[in-house]
Amino acid sequence: MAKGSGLSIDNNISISHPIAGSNINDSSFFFLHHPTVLNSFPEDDHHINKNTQFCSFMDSKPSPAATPSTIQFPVCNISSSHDQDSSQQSSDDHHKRRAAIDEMDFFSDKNHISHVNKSTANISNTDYDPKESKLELNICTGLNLLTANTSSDQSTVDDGTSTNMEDKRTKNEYAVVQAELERVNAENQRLKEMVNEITNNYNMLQMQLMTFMHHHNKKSDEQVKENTGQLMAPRQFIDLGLAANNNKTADTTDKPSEGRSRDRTASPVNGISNNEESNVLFDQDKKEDDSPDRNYGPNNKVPKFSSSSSKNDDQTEATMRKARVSVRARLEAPMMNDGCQWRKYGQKMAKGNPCPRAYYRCTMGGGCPVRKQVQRCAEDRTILITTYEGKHNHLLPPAATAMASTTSSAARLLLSGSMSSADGLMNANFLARTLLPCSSSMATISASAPFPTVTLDLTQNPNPLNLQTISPNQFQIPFPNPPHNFANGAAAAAAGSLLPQIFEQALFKQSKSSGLQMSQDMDPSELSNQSQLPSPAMHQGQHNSLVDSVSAAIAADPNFTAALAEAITSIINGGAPQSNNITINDNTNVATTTTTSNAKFSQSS
DNA sequence: CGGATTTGACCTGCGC
DNA sequence: GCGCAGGTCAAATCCG
Repeated sequence: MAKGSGLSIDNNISISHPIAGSNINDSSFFFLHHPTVLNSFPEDDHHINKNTQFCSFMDSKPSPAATPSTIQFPVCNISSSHDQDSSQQSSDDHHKRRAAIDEMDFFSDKNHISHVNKSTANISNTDYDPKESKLELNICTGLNLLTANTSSDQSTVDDGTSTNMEDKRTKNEYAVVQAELERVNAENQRLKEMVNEITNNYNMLQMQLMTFMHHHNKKSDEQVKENTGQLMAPRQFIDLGLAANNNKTADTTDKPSEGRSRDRTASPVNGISNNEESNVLFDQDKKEDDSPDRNYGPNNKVPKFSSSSSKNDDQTEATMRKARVSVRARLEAPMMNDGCQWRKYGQKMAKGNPCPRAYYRCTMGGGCPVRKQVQRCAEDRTILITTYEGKHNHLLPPAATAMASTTSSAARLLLSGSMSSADGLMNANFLARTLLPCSSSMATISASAPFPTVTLDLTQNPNPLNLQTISPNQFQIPFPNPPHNFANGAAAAAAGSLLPQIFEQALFKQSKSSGLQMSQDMDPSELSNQSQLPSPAMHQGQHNSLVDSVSAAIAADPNFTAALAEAITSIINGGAPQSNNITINDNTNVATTTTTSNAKFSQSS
C-alpha cells in the first residue's frame, strides 16, 4: 500500500495490521456490528501501542490525562492471538487489562476529545452520523495516522496531522456502538412505555372491577325488592354462595324453589338481608381461612353472625369460598399441574361417574382454604375436570398465578352478583352477552346448584368463543383452538388465566353499558380517568390486560407457549372483536343506572 | 423417619 | 326419620 493512499475503509471486514505483524481475522475482534476496516501505515508504527489493537480502548496505562476519559471497549481474543507481547505481561498488568476491557465508558469527558478532522472521516458505516451524535468521543491514541477513503469519490484525503487511522477506527467503532446504544435505548424506552401502559391499564381495570363490585354491594335492597318477582330465583342462586345459614326454620319457610343448598351455603332470602344496611356477615369463612381443617367441626355447625366494618371483604372471602371454577382439559396426567402444591385428603366415588373424585387441599400456605376436586369425565375419560374453590391466602409462584387469578376472578364475578342479587344474574348474563352477543340463548342460572360454577372448557374447538349452558347452574366457556394433549396440564392451567381477563372485560363493559354504575360510589377524580377514556384506549387497555395474562401463562410453562399462543390468538382474533363491539356509552346518565340494570335483568330473566 | 397417599368412618344437608 | 350423596377426617399405609 503506497503511502498517501491513506486508510482503506471498507465494510467488508478485512483487517491488515502490518504494525502488529499479523492479520486480524478473528471476527470477535469486532464487536456489535461490523466495524470498518482500517489499514494503517507502516510509518505510523511508532505511534501505535503494540499491546493493543485499539490503543485508546485497551491501553491499561494511558496517560494521566487520558485515563478518566478513555473509552474502553470489550475486545475479546485479541491479545492471545494477535499480540505476542501481551502474553509476556505480568499478571498484574493482565488483570488491569482485563478490567479495562470489561468497561465501556461512553460518557467520557468532552475536554479530552481528540481532534478529529471530520472531513476526512468519511466513514462508510451508514449508522454513523456525527451531527446527530450525542456522545462525545474521547480518543487519545497518540497516533497521527492519515486516513483516506479509497472507495469513494466523496472522500478527500487529508494528509494533515489531525486525523489518523486509529481515530477513524475508533470513530467507526464508536459510531457502531453509539448506533447500537441508541437503538437499544430507544427499544428500552419503548418497552418501558409498554410496561407502564400495560400496568396502568391493568390497574385501571382492576380498580374499575373493584369499584363496580363495591357499587353492587352498596345498592339498596329496595331496588332489588322492586323486582322481587323477577329476582327471586337469581337471589337464591347468587346468595347460595354467600350466606351461610343453617336456620332451618327459615329454610322451610322460604326454601329455594328447586334443588338444595349445601352445608355452609344457604338460601339468602331467609329474612337475612345481604345489603350493607343489614351489616350482617358470617364469620365462618374467616374461621375456614384460619383453620380450614376444622370447618366441619361442631363449632362450625351454626354460623355466627357478627358485625364488622370489613363486611365487604368478609363477604368476598365467603363467596370466593363458594364460587368454583372448573377447568376441563384433555390431560393424560392424573392431575393438572397448576403450579400449586396440593395434598390429597380424600377420594370418593361420585354418583354417575365410575371414576373416583379426588379431593386436594393447597399446602403452599398455612391454612390455605383453597381446595380442588379432580375427576375424570365419565363420558370421555381423557378429559380431566379440575374444580377449584377458594382463594389463596399466601403468595403464589409465577406458575400458579394463572389459575389462581382465574379462580379468584371467577369468584369475584359471581361475588359481584351476590352483593346485589339482581345485578349478580345480570353479571352472568352480561358475560354471556359479551362473549356471545350473537347468541340468542343466555346462560341461565338457577338455585338448583350448590355452588355457582364457571367451567372453562379447554377440550372443545368451537368456532366462536362460545358460552354454553351445560347445566342450569353453570355456564361454560369453551376455549377456542385449545392445545391438544397437554403434557402436564400447565398450558391448560395457563390458558385458564385468560378467564379473569374475560371477566374483567365483561364486568367493565357491563359497568359501562349500564351507565357507569361505579360512578355513584367512585371518586369523580378516579372516574374521570376511566369513564372519559375513549374507546380505543380502553380497548387497548383490555388488550394489554390480555397480554398481561399471556405473560403469566407463558411464565407458567414456556414449553407450551406456542400452543397457548395459538389459543390466545384465537381469542384475540375471534373473541375480542366481539367484545369490542360493545358500545361504551360515556354519555349514559348515571341516574339511570338502576333502571338500566333492572332492564338488563328483565331481559335476561 | 417424615411427608404424602389411601381408605374407611364420619359429618352434614337434602329428598322422600 | 331414614337413606343418599357430597365432603372431610384421620388412622393406616406407602414411599423417597
